[in-house]
Amino acid sequence: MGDPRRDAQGEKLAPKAVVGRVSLYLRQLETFQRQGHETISSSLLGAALTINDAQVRKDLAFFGQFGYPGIGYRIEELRTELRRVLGIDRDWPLALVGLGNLGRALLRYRGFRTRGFHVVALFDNDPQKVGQMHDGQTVEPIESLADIVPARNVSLAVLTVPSDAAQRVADQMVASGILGILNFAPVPLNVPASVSVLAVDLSVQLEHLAYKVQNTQGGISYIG
Amino acid sequence: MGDPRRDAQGEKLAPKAVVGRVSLYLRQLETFQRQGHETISSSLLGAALTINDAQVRKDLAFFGQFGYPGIGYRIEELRTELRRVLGIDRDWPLALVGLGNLGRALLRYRGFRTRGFHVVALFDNDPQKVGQMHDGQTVEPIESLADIVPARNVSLAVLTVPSDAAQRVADQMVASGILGILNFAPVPLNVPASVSVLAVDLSVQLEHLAYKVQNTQGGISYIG
DNA sequence: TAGATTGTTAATCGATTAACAATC
DNA sequence: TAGATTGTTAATCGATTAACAATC
Repeated sequence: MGDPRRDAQGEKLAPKAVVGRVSLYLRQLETFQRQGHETISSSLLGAALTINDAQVRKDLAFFGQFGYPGIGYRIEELRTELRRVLGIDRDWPLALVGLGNLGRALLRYRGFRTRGFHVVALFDNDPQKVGQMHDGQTVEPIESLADIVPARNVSLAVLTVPSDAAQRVADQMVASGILGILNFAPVPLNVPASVSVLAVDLSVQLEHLAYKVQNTQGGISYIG
Repeated sequence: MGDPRRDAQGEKLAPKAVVGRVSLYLRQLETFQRQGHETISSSLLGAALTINDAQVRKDLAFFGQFGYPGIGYRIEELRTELRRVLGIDRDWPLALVGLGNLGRALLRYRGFRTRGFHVVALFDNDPQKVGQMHDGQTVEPIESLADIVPARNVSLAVLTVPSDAAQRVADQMVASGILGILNFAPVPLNVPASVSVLAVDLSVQLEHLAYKVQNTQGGISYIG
C-alpha cells in the first residue's frame, strides 16, 4: 500500500526532527561530494554530524530505500532523492514582508538564496519605505499582497514585521493565498491548519545559550 | 539532597525542549501581566501557547515549586524565578563577530537587545571593515578577541562569518575565553565540551517550511 | 568468498499526557 | 465549605539506539 516513490498526500508527515536532519544530511553530502566521494556510509555521514548511524539509516528509510547493502549510499543519487523529499527540486518564489533591519539583511543574505528560494516581492506598511528599491525590487504596501501573491505565484513568505503587527499581517498573508510563513516576530501566529508556520525566535535562542553557559560553568574543568 | 533554590552546578541540566518552553512562558507571562493579570493557571498559560497544562506544570516544577494550589502562579514572582533560572537576571555582554549583512542587522535588531544582552564588541577580518563604526562601536580585527574578550568580560558571542571561516574563527573565540556561541554559519562547529554552541540555521528552516507546504497541500480542503 | 553495510525489528530511553491526592 | 489548581505518579506515546538477517 502506497507507492514508495511518492511521499506526498496520504503518506504520514515525517517528524520535525527527521526533516531537520535530512537538511543537514543533504548539506553534508555536498561537502563529501566536493571532497571527491561518490558513495558514503550511514556511519561516516552520521559521524560528520554527530548523529548515530542507525538513526541516519532510519531517517532515510522513512522516505524510501536509497541505500545499497555493502556499499552505502550513492551521493549524487541520494542528493536528488533528498531534494525531492524536501520539495527543493523546484523554485520557491518568496515574499518578504517587513523591511526593517532584519528583513533587509535577509534579503541580501546569501545563505537565504540557495536551494531555489528567491525573493520576488517586498512589502512594508511604512509610507517612507513603500516605493523604495532594494536589490532591484520595489517595496509595495502590504495591501498589495492580495494582488501580487497570486500574480507572482508566491506560496512562501518571510515575516519580519514588529510583534504588534505580526498577527494582522499574517491574516493578510493567509487571505492572499500564502501557504507557509517563516515567522521572525517573537509571537505565536494564529493561522488555519492549511497554512504552515515555522518560528525563528532569536531571543529564545540567546536565552537558551545563557542558560547553558550559566549551568555549564564549573561543571567542566577549565585549563590554566 | 540539593537545595531547591539552586539549579546550578551538580543539578541535572534541563532538556533542550524544556528550556525553550521556559523562554516562551516568560514572554507570555509578560503579556498576561500587561493585560492586568496578577496570577495565572497552568491551563491558561498553556492555552495561550498551545501547550498541555500538565506539561507547563512539569516544566516549571523541574526548577522548583513556584505555584500555589487553588490559585495558580503569581506572575511577578514567577517572572523573577524564570529569569533567574534562565540566567537572564543579569547582563550578558556580547561579542558580534562578522559584520556582513546579517551581522549588521542583528546589531541593530531590537529583539536582540532585550533581556540584558548587549553587544559590546565588534570583530571582522576584512581590512575594509576594521576601523568602521557601527552603532557607536569600532570594528576590531579578529586577532583582538584574545585581548578584548577578557577585558570587556564577554562570555557570549554571535558568529555571523561565512561558512568557510566559521571553524577557524570559532577556535579563536574559544582561545579567547568565550563560553557560548550563537552560530549562524551553516556548518557544525567543533568546540570543547566546556563551550556551548547553539546553531541558528536559516536554510534548514526554509527547507523545512518547503517540506511542510509541499506535503500539506491538498491534504486539507481549500476554500472556493 | 569475506567484509561491509543496508533496512528493520526489538530494546531502550526520554518526553508528553492523564489522573488524582494534597492544598489553598 | 466547595471549587480550583498545584505537584507528582503512573500510563502512554514517540524517538533513539542496538542488534542482526539480508544483501551486495
